[in-house]
Amino acid sequence: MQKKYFTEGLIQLTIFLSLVGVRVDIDSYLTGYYSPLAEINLGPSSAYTQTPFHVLRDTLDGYGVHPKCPELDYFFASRRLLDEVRTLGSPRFHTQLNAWLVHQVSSTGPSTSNNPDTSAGLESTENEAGEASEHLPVRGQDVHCQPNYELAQGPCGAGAFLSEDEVTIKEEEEAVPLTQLADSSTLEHESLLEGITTLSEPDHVPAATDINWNNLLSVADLDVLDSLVTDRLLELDSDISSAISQDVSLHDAMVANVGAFGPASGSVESRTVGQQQRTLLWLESTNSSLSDSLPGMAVGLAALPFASVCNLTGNMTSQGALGDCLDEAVFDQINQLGLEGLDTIDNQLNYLECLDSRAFEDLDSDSGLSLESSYGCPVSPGSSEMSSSSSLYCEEEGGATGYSSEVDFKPSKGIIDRSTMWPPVDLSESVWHDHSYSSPPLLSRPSLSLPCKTEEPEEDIGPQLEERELSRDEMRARAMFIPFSVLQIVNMPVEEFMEVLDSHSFSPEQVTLLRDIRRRGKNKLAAQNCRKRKLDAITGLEEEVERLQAQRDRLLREKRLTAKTMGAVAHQFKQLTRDVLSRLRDASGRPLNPERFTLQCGANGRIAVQPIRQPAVTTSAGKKTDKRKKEKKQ
DNA sequence: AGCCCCTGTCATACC
DNA sequence: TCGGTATGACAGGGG
Repeated sequence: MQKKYFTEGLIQLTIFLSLVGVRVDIDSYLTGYYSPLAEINLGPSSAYTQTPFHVLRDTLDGYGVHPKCPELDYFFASRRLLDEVRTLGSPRFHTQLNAWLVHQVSSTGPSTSNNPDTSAGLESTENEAGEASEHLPVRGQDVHCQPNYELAQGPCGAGAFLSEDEVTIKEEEEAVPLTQLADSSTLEHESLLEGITTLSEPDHVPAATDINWNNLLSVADLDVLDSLVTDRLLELDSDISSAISQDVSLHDAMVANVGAFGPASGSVESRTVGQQQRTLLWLESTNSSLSDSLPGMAVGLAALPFASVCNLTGNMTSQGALGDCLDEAVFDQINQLGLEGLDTIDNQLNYLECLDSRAFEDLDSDSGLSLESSYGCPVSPGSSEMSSSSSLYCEEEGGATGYSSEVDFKPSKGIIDRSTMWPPVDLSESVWHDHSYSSPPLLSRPSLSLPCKTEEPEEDIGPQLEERELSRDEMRARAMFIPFSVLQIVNMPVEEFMEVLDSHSFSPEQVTLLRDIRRRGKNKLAAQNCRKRKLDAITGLEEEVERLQAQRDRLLREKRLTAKTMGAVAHQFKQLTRDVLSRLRDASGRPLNPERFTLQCGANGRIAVQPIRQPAVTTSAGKKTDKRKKEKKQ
């Protein structure tokens, strides 16, 4: 009930904001509530690592992923099922508020109806923006009307940035045809402009003014906003109903309605979630650039675009393809603007650090070698030594412990200060060697960690990390003062491994241990892959057995049916033959005996009557005649 | 306690 | 020859 009232309030607020020129979209509050990020789960096993899933950062939907990756299949299957479930007509209350900012460019001058054919929507937009600008304290400047992050967190913020970029686009539209818009398609912009301008009226076209949305944002507290709304309502009091009736494009104009606007718009949760999702959006559209500037983050958040995509696809049912395309363009433009600046990057980095650690905890790997990168992450002290091919070489050996001829080291909790002995992993230098049947640990992390970020306090991370038991090889390596983690040792290329052996002047025991660790790690992965292949083979064989059994049953049924049909046909033929023969007469005028004659259909289509050959010709009389012939010869 | 499953490890063959 | 992979076998842990 509260949500219903809240939703209605949001709708009203949306209308008000739209009337003052603020593009507002409320959607998928519930969608955000049931965040797909929480529903995108991991695959059944995350054990098989070393896959370069960081390349996924450039593939929004994960296309091009290693075809053997079962986890991704599970991921996409889950996402597809999720979308299908959402399309079943469950009640959706679009309660998330995404603020769209309408911008007026002063340089273009008042956009009158001189050019109605090309810029009708633009005209309306400018009109509306001009109306909004009447209430702004500063004229002739760009006003960044970003109605604070309580209203526009994450994607909402993205929506605000979009409007900034839309300004640029509109400026371009003044000079160039619509078909020459920069990055986004013309359709997207036109649709966007149409959506923006549905509430505008040509009668209220003021002189064009630049609206500094940033300034507006700076003053975008509720008081100012309320004043704007009030003034605007006074102006358009009589037109509210019509405006509401025209406000059909709010929904379409939504950028990325990730659940950022919770019931407590100013609460920490909503802010956090919004920040996360803003990060998601940012990452989604700047995969390439981000990977250049922040490669580690790009690697660590290779799955974030999936989360965003999932959320977007979840909204596709209500928004259509336009919203998706719009999102694509919007994110690119947002990222090009770089409005967030270093603060955004810092926030994202901080978020990613927490995100990675949390995700790694959640993804408690069974196989150890693959997914343990967060537990202290012992790594080479010199990242340069590990170079670009080094991976997340942290290991957990949570499973069984086989015997070993070497000295076993019992895990000693908290004895070794990992922070000093094992520098943190540089994710930017991570390379996952692709062995078949690999899973994306990095890919999966955000999906799990995102919903957990606000659920558990961060102070729990430290003790968990410290209490984490080390694998035996890890303990051996540390006991031998080997400055590399097991995962590093295992995953580094052989050339690099040789260089490490040569350049560190290890003792023979250390070299032996290093080789053993590498061999065991490789073999561990191989065993995992082998077992998975075996299971897959068993599964495939079982499926084939079922298929063959079904085929056999079908063929047996067909055989029985065919035999039955053949019997019926033979009976009909026999009846027909009797009927025909009974109508025929021999040379003496007697009817033919159906038992002694039959009908033969020739190749030329002619039907002939042939006597039935008696097989038992060799009677006693015949034998007698043969004997007589022999006697005559003698 | 026994069973079953999972996992790590070793040995071995193969590439 | 060496490194890596594949796989059967064994052992241990855990449900």
